[in-house]
Amino acid sequence: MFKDLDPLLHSQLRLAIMSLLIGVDSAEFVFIKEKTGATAGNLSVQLDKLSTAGYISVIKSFKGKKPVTTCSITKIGIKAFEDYVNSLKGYIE
Amino acid sequence: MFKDLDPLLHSQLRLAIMSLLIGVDSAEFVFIKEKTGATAGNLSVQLDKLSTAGYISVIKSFKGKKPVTTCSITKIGIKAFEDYVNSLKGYIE
DNA sequence: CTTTTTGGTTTACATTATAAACTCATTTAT
DNA sequence: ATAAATGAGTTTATAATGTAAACCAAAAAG
Repeated sequence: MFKDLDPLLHSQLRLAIMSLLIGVDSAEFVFIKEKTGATAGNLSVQLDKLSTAGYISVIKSFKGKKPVTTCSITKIGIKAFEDYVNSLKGYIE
Repeated sequence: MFKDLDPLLHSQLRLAIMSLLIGVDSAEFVFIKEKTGATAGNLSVQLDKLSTAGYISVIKSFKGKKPVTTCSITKIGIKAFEDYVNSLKGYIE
């Protein structure tokens, strides 16, 4: 009846991040920050957790002379997100 | 885009409790405990939070000589649950 | 009796989330 | 040239949460 909800995804900010990333090829730190309304610190921490779990990949590079952090969802991340959504449906339907 | 998720409902156990209660007239502590698989202590705490928020009403009585805690969702609780589900859809669709 | 079970509550600890403070490099202003 | 401000993050300290272990009272069982 009530399947466990992946605690990594059951967090407002991390869920928003994943939700954003699942719809695009990749997204930059600043873009995610704006869309989610998160503070940079919080975003940094949460991206790190998703990255450590292998749900997203994070690539640091430079755009001209400015550092850019680019994130994209991984296959594992897509699977986890889908599983989470399916589990969630058991609670809200 | 990403509406805030009521933190009171964005918790696996409390969400399960509300999900259960929204489908029935009322439910007893022991029943909720079994359906959710929660420990008694955790359940007690979470019921208290939902009750304090006015999302559920909790009535303590006796069945013969045994204490019974009966819970039911309130109008406020139904509204909160519906709002939560609608907000959530912004994340998972 | 005294031991166990039932139906919980309290409390203490572990985890999590979040914001504030900090880096470090690059512009912009003086 | 030097100082102040900005951009892009990271680290760290604290507040908030979640959860389980310990506890309590009454009733049932041995």
